[in-house]
Amino acid sequence: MQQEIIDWFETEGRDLPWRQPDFTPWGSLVSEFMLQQTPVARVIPKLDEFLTRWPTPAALAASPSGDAVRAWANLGYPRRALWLHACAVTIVDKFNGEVPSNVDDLLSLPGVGPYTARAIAVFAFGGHEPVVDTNIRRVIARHNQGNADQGPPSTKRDLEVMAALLPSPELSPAFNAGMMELGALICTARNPQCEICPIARTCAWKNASYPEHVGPKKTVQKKYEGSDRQARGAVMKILREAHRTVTTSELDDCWPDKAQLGRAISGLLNDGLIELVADDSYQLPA
DNA sequence: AAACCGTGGCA
DNA sequence: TTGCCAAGGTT
Repeated sequence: MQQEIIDWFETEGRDLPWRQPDFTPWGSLVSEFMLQQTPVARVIPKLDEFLTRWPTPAALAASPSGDAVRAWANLGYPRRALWLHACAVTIVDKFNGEVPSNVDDLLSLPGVGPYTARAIAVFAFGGHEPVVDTNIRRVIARHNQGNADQGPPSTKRDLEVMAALLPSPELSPAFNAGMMELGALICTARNPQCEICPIARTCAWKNASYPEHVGPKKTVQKKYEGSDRQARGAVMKILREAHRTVTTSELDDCWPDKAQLGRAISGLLNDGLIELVADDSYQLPA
């Protein structure tokens, strides 16, 4: 399986920005943050803008965190922008301005979890680690376990399974990236393209005639329309686009349910995504 | 462990 | 229209 994945990736893998030979580890870190739950197509233009403005950790660390949040625009989950800014500060203060290359140092950074730490170690530094994302978990569930879907994640078990599949160290980046790419392009959640899959011959799910999913299922996302998350999003949109302080009464217009709006504002204050500047006005963090 | 955290595209 | 999904992380 390993060599088939690697060969397929060499010929069919996309020329994504973070796969260019001159892409920096900082670029990789920024791209991985943006790619956490945001589709590739929406990340690409924002990544370019972000790296043009802040080409190094030191550059971002020298700007207010609110500028990072504003530049994040509508990518979603704006706490990622705050964490990325905090990463830049830590990298300058504790790692001499250079993105660290080993998993433990990477895991010490805010917003860097099991996936992102290993993705940086492997893709930016050529490390030999198991990278586990939703694509890889789906490929393994189908091809190796004969199941239709990956089910809920279990970090420890997932990492062990992927570690057992790794080829020799020098092939590790291509294999990890190839597995992700296969899940993104061929072994997709809906309508997988088994006819052109490089590992269809050995796929346990296909060879069992595509049985229904067995075992626990992924937990379903709560409805977004009318949710607290949407209310937070409405507040953040006002603050991002204002480029100045905004009063409580101005925020009143952005959401009909005042109790929910109150929860959104206090939650955002608690997260550090907005700041109180007077007793009734707010701004993005300085 | 399960809920929470944005936003937009697609079937 | 509604639900599912998207290179996750934190609590």
